[in-house]
Amino acid sequence: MKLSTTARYGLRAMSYLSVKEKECSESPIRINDIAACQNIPETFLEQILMKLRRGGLLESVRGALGGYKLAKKSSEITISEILCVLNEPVIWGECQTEKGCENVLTCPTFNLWKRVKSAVDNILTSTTLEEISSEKICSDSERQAILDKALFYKYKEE
Amino acid sequence: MKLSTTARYGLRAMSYLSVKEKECSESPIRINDIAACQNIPETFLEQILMKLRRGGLLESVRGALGGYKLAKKSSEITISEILCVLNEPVIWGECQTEKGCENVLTCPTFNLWKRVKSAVDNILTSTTLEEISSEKICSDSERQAILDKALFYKYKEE
DNA sequence: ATAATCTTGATAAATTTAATCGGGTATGAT
DNA sequence: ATCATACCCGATTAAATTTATCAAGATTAT
Repeated sequence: MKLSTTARYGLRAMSYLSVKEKECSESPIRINDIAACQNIPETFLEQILMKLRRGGLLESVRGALGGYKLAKKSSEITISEILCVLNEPVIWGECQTEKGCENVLTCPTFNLWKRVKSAVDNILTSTTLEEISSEKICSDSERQAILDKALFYKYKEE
Repeated sequence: MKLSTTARYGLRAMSYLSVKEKECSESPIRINDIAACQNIPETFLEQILMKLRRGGLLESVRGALGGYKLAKKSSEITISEILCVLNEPVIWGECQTEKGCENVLTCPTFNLWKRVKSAVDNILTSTTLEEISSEKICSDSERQAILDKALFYKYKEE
């Protein structure tokens, strides 16, 4: 019940593009720029951006000076769309799969998973890339605590 | 973003126990009964029931005539507890992990994942095993469609 | 031309999840 | 007592998925 690395990388790449486009330029942004700034393995990012392009969320420009740009305005791209293109649909039970489920007629979790799915989907379809990438981030104490935990954890490992 | 097989098996086993206990007996229920009725590999189910026992949700009786029973009344066991014991917490971002996240101070998805998590947790902590296992199941058209899909898919594979 | 950059498929490595196995230990029935 | 039944538990294997890399090809600005 955790988002895959692909999904997390993809979302970060998308929000990076969104921020970049807003603050400076019309010109496409190179993969290695995204990879460097977001600390994502470049060749892995390639595959992810490919998916996003095929899914119609990105456009690419080949050749020298090429790169990627959002295919639509960031206010018209929902988080749900992004996860969907990256093959990360919200699925809690077999019944929500494209393969269906043989036990569905007597399954006690059917309605429960339905409610969960709809609660999550409501949030994801109503939030746009624009909204999250323009979020004003001030490091509140909650965030700070999480950072501390990460640093402590890292320290322990060394 | 899908529930693991362990979680699904575990939930099915728990609701089976809940139903069984209500409809008939005080005596513990054998693993191979659960495994057969729920179509779960027996040795795998063993491990799952072990987790549930260690997590305080099941009690076991060893020896001949032994088996498992719920450790509490089904109305006092929440879905959230079950998933939690089975190590299936709701986690959408690195920041919700025990390891924390180094990027949290600038992460655009922080608030989004927080909202998602809380929406899901609200549902899972407020739903009990009793509620879902006493659900009156009448095969509505929605369920029927899912079953049809499953059968069709199965047919295609053969 | 040529250097920069995306495209694509194949594949390898790592991790996680699912499943199996074998030898234990406890208990009721005979 | 002894035997069959059933849980206990650690080790191991198998399968699936995720993550990452590689290499050769196509496209374009200069």
